[in-house]
Amino acid sequence: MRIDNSSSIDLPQSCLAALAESTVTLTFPKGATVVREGQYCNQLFFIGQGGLRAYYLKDGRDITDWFAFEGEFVCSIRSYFLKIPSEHYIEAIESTTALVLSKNVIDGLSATYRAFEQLSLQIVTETMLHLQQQIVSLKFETAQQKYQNLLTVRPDITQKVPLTHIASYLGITLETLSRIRKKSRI
Amino acid sequence: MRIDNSSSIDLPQSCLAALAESTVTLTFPKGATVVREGQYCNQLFFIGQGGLRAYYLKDGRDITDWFAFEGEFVCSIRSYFLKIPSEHYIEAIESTTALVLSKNVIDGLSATYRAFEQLSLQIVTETMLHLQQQIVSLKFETAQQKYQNLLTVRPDITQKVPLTHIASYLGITLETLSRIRKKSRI
DNA sequence: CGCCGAGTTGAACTGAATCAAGAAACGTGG
DNA sequence: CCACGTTTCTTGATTCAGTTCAACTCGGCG
Repeated sequence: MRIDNSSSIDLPQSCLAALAESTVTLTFPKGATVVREGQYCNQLFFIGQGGLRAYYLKDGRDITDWFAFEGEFVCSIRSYFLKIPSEHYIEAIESTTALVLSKNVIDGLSATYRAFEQLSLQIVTETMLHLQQQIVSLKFETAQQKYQNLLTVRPDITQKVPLTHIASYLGITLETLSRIRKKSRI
Repeated sequence: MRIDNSSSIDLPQSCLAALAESTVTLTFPKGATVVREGQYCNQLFFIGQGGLRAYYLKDGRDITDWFAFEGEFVCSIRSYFLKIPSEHYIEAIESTTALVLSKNVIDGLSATYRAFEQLSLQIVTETMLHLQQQIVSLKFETAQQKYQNLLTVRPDITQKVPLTHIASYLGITLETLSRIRKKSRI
């Protein structure tokens, strides 16, 4: 889940105040586990500084589902919305400070403030569109194209995250990614 | 885009009335093109009877992106939300009657009726979760598993739609799908 | 220095794509 | 109701992108 700076909805002062009041800022050291599999993830993390990674274990392998950096949200998406135990882990890629917004608070603010609910809708809509694009990519692009797309969207990703995670995010193996990078280096 | 019968939000009478008033029901014969590439798709189609298929042309090949049947929505998702020309065609799989809801009307009702906006949010959220599952499927499942998943979700799909469209929806070739079906027939 | 995690490289293997041809089903008009 | 063309589906042979498994390199760090 992700929020673009295109978000054009202004929240009223009182809403911002209420938000600030019911919000906690937490700092996680690099490598910390923020959410564990099996937990109910009933909060959103809005990242102020650093980065978080959502992943899950598939047959013992670590599969990255989502990266989030400054100004973006993460949560365990199905756990949050369906109120089921999380299949995901979320960990800090680097030392990270994040605003923690619990679902209760969000639902409360949505009920009180029209604008807040509209903002929610916008964020969910953007996420939906993002996922839709990812599907097109997965369906038709070669490993090479997938990697290059990622680079255009997040040029700095290779500095921040080890290749294994990038590979699993793209749905390819580490070895394939390594070969791709070799080719484009020439 | 899809609406589950789990949708638990009640719309007030007045909202339903307003909705009914600004809504048109159209009937499309089998094979009719409902939306054409390049058009602005600024409406939602809610299917009463029959089925619609969203597809696009990728290097001249017909690629199915979405099926929708009774009680479900379709639109050209990026065109609708981003107000850009549609990359998709939408066609009637069978003779189909559908409610046509224009974006204007929807936005108007959302502004007036809280419940309507909540319903929108719910639908978008469900669609987002659905897409997320599709991504997991595309990333890790074999052609065989993808097909079997589809069958559990839409057991009747093979009666309604030719295999080519099912194949492109799953991101596999017609030939592969045929072979899969042969194996499971034994 | 030597270990360890991260990345690279190579070789063999495999699931699915592609290309090509034929069989079934289906509809339409005579 | 049958003949014919079209569309849909099946089958086979070949090729290819990407996986798997295994060994090797490199850079840090106790």
